Amino acid sequence: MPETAGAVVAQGRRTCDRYSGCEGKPGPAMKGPSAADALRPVARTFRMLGVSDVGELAEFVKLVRIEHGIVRGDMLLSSAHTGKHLTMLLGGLACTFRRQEDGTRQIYTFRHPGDFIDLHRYVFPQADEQHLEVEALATCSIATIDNQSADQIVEHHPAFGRALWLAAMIEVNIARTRLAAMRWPAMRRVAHLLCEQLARRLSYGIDNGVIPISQIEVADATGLSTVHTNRVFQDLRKLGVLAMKRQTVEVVNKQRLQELAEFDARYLSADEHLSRWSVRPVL
Amino acid sequence: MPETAGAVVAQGRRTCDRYSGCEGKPGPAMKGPSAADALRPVARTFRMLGVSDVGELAEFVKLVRIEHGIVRGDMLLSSAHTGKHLTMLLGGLACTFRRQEDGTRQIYTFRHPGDFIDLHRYVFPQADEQHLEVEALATCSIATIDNQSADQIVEHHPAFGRALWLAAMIEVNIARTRLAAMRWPAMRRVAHLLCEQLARRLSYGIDNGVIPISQIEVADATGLSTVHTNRVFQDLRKLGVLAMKRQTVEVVNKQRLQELAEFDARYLSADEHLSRWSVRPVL
DNA sequence: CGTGCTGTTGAGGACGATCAATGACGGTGG
DNA sequence: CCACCGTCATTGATCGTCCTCAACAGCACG
Repeated sequence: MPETAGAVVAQGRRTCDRYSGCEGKPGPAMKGPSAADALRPVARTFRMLGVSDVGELAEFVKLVRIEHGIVRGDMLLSSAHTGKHLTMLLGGLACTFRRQEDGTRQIYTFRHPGDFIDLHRYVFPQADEQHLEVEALATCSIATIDNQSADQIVEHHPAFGRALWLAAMIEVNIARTRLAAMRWPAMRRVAHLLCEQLARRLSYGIDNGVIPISQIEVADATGLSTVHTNRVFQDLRKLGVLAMKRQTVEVVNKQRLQELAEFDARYLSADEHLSRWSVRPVL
Repeated sequence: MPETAGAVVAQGRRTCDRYSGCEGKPGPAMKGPSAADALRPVARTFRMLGVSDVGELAEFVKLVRIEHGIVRGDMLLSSAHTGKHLTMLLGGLACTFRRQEDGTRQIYTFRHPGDFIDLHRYVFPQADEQHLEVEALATCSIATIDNQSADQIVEHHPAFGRALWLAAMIEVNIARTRLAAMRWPAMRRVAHLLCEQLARRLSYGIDNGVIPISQIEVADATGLSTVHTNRVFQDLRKLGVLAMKRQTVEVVNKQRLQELAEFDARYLSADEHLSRWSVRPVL
């Protein structure tokens, strides 16, 4: 199916075109991203994770298969993908979640361009049992590389292994931070979640204060009820911190949001790109 | 007494001798653990993480430095350890936590024999900023290997790199499970935490239903107040599920505890040793 | 122009936090 | 050996954050 890129994106239903994780370059991309453009997040991510050798990177990129036009609501990593892959999100937004017995769903993390979305599948032999799902929240494109190729690269170029390992460690940091956040009052919890997403997008070069998620998704990620989440959002709007359109959060006042969240981006370990987020003094 | 303490352990203040993470082998180790005995968790862990080559393992073990007699309350990973190491807990029990601004502390995970306790330090250059602390909850012994040696081994023997990576992925699983657990009612949250510790100890061969932790520690890990935690414990005792002595939880009825927790050990990915924990049917 | 999803509003109730005090145990020093 | 002290466990009372239920409004899509 899609993999020639280009035209394919346009063929997509484009349900949420304006919400897609546009990198904010209004340049000459009118006719769809070239493969090189699309793969920019790959380079950025690996560079950030310590893979500096251009040759190594090129070798990895050669083995990658691109898929465009995955629309909101689609499952990335469906059972169709049982053939084991290593997958990176190139554009758009997605979330990793699990449905609990009582019907509620817990969103573990939001996925931004440059994120690996199936490390667990790559690492664990029987990861399907975990019932971890990944769903597109905006029009997405992904890059996949099959397990065997990935294995070989990791074996021959230790830097890649370390990069993936580092990515896993950052996931630990994120999960732990969210864990600690569950004890905070609702307002701070929501504010912190939004700060996290802003920071992550910023580190991938996306700097419009826009996050294409609904209140429901925020609720599922923070563990709050949708009703209470809604009330928090109203408060945040009254404070002039953010605006909200259907399924879109727009952060108007980053500074204030960050204060409300008492946000300290260091746990994301994306130093280079976070200069704009003040590092709070050690308490 | 338990693990018959080597001379070294015995020299420790032995504040909590009976609470130390006894491996439950009443064998002929009367005069203290030989290096081989002490290092058994190393082999077990790496085997579980896919390092099967005995030669590789031996090479690793050769570079290890053992330290005994770390007593309850001591900080493993103090600033004294600034020299970068990779550290594994060999015996005892510890916890990884962070103190929050408001004084409360969040315990992220309990550390059992065979756990790596400082992967974050090994991986992140400036991990100290994270203010992650590791404290002994019982008399502990650890094995450390300096960063450079570890680097070399990882580089020359990819299996080790993958093992450490796998360990990191399991940490992700644990953190995410705890995250989801924050939405459950207090009883289940506590029960689940205890099940997790039992399962982890079992996978390292410790099968007395004893966990040497206080109610305060359970509270700090589950995010409940100490008062409420106490009430939950009382309920669990009335149900005949567990008994409690000062700083010691004894699980009397595993089966029932597991039901209350709706515990499914698969996320720990320690398959081989968990035969006794029934795998719940997929819901 | 319905149908469905998202966002909004109100009322009532529950789970768990907080505050305050006491009991029990163990370790320490006189 | 006993008195002291700190930590851990326990109990009662009150309060608040957040959940649940229920209904409705708006927008997008077919």
